[in-house]
Amino acid sequence: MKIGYPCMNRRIGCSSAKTFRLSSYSEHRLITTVGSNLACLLRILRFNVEHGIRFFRITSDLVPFASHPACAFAWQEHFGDSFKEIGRYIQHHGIRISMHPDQFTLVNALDERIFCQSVKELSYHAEVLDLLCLDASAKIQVHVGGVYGDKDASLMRFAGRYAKLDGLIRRRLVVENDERLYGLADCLRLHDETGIPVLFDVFHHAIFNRGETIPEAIDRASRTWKETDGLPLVDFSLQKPGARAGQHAQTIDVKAFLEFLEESRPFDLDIMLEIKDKEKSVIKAVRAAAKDPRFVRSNKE
DNA sequence: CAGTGTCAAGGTGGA
DNA sequence: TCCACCTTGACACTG
Repeated sequence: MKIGYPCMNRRIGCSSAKTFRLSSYSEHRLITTVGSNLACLLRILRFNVEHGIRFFRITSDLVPFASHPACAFAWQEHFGDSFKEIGRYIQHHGIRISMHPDQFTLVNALDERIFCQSVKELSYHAEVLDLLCLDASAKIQVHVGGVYGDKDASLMRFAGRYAKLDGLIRRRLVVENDERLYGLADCLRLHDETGIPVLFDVFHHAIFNRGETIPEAIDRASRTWKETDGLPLVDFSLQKPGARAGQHAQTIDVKAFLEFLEESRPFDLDIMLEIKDKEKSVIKAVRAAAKDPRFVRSNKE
């Protein structure tokens, strides 16, 4: 089991998600920004290793406008050595990596142009992971997408499109249950149609479900992952107390997290904590799991 | 220089 | 048909 956090570290004072306005795009600006983002990414990974954290989601903003027509620069070659160096560090320390394109990436879009743009965005994500020389366990997670007035047809459109995606994308793509439109049952159906692994989001499931218990849900989602996909990935977060349903908590409730670990046994998972204070909560969670006698064994790795 | 409106991109759902 | 919301940091303009 590895416990990780997404994209940003609050402690070390740099960001690997620096960007700029499209209106101020220039090759020089791109080179400066990407160089600084990559340097920061390596710093974050080093921080993580020093704190026993071996799971991290790389931000989609690593290369701003990578899939936009404005970006004609061959950043892949220009920064090839930096990517290799970071990739070696990741492999040497056994770090699990994931990425999560944002809401504009819609495999099941009705509009063919939006689908094409989404493929470009997915290619960019796959390229980053390929340049890092990571195996197929480095995943790209997306939601099923829109309903477009016909949920069934839209789910099947995802299935049809998925089958035709470039293998470099398909080997990394996993689908995550959302909190409103496509729940765990829908994702499992998509898996039956396509073989795509299902990333289980515990928090979304708490908001939107068909009554499946956590152990049932973990069991079903885990079975959709093959050996080459690595350990099943899970997103974990908690409701911010007193806030509107769906808001992520500021910091982790360690007791609730340990309860989840207990419920998820005997499955071994890599768990992404989507909690606002990021690495701080992960450090707490890692520590708590390490000293809880119930999890000492599974946490040894 | 601090405060704040806005940013490449889409979809949903309420008014 | 229009607009707030999703979720979020950070850019870049305003006073």
